[in-house]
Amino acid sequence: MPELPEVETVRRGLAPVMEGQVMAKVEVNRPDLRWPFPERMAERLTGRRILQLRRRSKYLLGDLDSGETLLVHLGMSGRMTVSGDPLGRFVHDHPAVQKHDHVVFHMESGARITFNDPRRFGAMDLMQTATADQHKLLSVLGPEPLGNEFDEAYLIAAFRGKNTPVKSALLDQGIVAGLGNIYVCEALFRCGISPLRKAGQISAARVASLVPAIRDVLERAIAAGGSSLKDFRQADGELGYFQHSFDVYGREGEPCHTPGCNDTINRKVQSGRSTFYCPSCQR
DNA sequence: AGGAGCGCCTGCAGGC
DNA sequence: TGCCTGCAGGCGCTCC
Repeated sequence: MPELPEVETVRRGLAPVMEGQVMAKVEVNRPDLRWPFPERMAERLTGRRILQLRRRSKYLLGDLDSGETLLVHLGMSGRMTVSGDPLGRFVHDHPAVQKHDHVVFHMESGARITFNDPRRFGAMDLMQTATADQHKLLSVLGPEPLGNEFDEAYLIAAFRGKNTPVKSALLDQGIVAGLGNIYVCEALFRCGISPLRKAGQISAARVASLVPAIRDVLERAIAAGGSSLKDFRQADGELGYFQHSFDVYGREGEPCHTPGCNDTINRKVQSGRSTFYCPSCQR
């Protein structure tokens, strides 16, 4: 699924056709995704103007002129793609409804945004904008990795005494919000830190090195339009291309990219998820 | 208290 | 061709 860079890529693609625009009609084609949709979702969205499209962690948040905020999560396989001309000049290029097109937003401009999610691990909800931070999915989140609150001192303190592997600690959305399996693996490789090492046992200097490494890998991934494995598409349907820049993710058995290293990338399962790393470079 | 494991779903690739 | 198994970018819940 989309991790932070993929969600940010989608947000940037949707913003030009959604921000400031009115939803003329919203089709809701099933009662639920991971959870039931909020009560009367289509009615509460219809006719509303989207004032702003924000991102918090892996959640998209659309603030409406009704004082409510629409929360969208893409789960593992969710996509939001735009069809139709944003200026409403050509509205005949909308594809037919496809399997797993669960929600379709018809904008007044003629643009159409389709939410498609085969695995249905995604979610949507509506909440009061004023208290959005207190939503149960958002209130548990740690700082944004690209924000000022996330710095060396913060991460050192967060890891202190932690008996869990650093891989799990970085996947913990309460420590830092928005990282997933791919970018955790990549950030640990860049810092030469073994994913198996206990978070609390890593020197402060090495923990500190994770902060710029995480920022750098996320920023580069956003600049590349995210990573496309099987499912991910940008809002315009294009593939992201950061997957070509992976050092470790999905590279089991392939040579390590570190100059002079003759080892190959290993895969290990940690709490049920694949971890990719170089046993020589990551200690 | 905090961490590991399971389940939610569908689709795809690979082995036979 | 088809069946079976394993695997997938997330995350909340239960159990220990």
